[in-house]
Amino acid sequence: MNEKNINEKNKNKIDIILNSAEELMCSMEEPNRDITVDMIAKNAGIGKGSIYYYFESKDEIIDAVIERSYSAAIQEYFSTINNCETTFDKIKQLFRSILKEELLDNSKNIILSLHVHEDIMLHYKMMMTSIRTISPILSQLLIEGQKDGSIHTDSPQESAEMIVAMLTFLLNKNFFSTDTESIYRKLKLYARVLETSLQAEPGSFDFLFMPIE
Amino acid sequence: MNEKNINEKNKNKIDIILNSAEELMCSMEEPNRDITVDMIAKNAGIGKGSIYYYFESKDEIIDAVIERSYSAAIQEYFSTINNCETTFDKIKQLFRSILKEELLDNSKNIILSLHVHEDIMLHYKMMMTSIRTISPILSQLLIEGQKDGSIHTDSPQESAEMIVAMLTFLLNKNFFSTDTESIYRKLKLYARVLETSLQAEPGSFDFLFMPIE
DNA sequence: TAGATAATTGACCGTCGGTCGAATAAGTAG
DNA sequence: CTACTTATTCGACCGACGGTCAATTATCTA
Repeated sequence: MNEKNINEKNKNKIDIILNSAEELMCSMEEPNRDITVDMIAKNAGIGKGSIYYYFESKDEIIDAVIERSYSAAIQEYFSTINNCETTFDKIKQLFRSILKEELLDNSKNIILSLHVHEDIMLHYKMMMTSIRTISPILSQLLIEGQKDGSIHTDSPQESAEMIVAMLTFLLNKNFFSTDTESIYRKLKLYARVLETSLQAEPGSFDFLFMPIE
Repeated sequence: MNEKNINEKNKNKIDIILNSAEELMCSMEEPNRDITVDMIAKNAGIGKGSIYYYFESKDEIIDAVIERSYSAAIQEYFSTINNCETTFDKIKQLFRSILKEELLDNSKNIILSLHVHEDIMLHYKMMMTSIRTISPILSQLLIEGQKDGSIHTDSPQESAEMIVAMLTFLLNKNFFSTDTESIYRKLKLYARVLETSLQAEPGSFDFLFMPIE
């Protein structure tokens, strides 16, 4: 077996394991909150020992699932911004992508699922990952937007981190009540904060609390 | 033994257990990140079974430690605002109290400790608690400040929640780098966001990134 | 003092993450 | 094809941890 085959086969097995874990993470049956390694193995139809042939620890599996999910979401975002003309449209699109994932009741999606999930560990890691993966993208967009004058900020990186962190927090079921009215008010507030802190046109972030077409 | 004595004695034992747990939570020796019930019992000089005579679960102990610590911090805050003349001074004092706890290297303090601690569970609970306990106070202050015209906001409760959440996030070692320069920039940004979103006097939140006297 | 109640304890249990050596599959050289 | 090496699979087993419980001791009451 040559190297390419080995890698492909491993990749395949790794995906099987990740799929199994993701499936369990997405299923939100109340009683079975905690996912065990045995469950992942059983659900994948393989022995527990095999899991540890491909992964160092349970933590590594969870991290990999989150990582994979986010990188997929980000790739999807990048494929949508081709038809964006202005930088601000790209920013808009970024927020739309995030919000769509977050708000729509599409429990096929791990990112949404994690937000709703009871498991604190998952939630925390998800927050960290979203900040780590999304804020650099936004940061870049802020720098870009600064050039064409649609926004203004002294420290784009820090701004981006704070903006993503706020949003992650905002939509967080464990921290805040998520009734429609409360989310609406917070998104409105959030839009105002973005607008003023980025010195953007008044109302330019209002799309955040408008219905998604 | 009358009821009062029973309660006092129980209170005493509960405090012994909480003290033991807090002591362990504060000690940040890298290798022993995870605190076990046995450790708490041993450190308190009592049997493990006794722990479960007073508490339902390990989680309940941790929650109680955090709760106790925050309620102490809040009481301390309330005792300091007697000499505050304006509402804005009270707000200032509230932020000062929080920042002092967060930033000073006083590892005797559980709240600081938790921020620095590796343990995700502790950290998460700490964040939730700080939002739950501090934001109502701030919310009240915002309403008060609205009356005397020092600030303006449509939804004080949501504003308060977001402001506290942001700060908790901001100073969070697990999410962001905490080098002095980065914290400084973020606090500066934070001050600007507060200022604009609360429509307060320009520069009125600059005390946030000024050295604490 | 005797009996009832409160409090204490550590051996024990079930579960879970992780290990390990044995067994099997796949690949390779001759 | 055979013999040997290497990659992969597996589940019984281990240690640690949260939590239980029956037995024991301290404390209170009549």
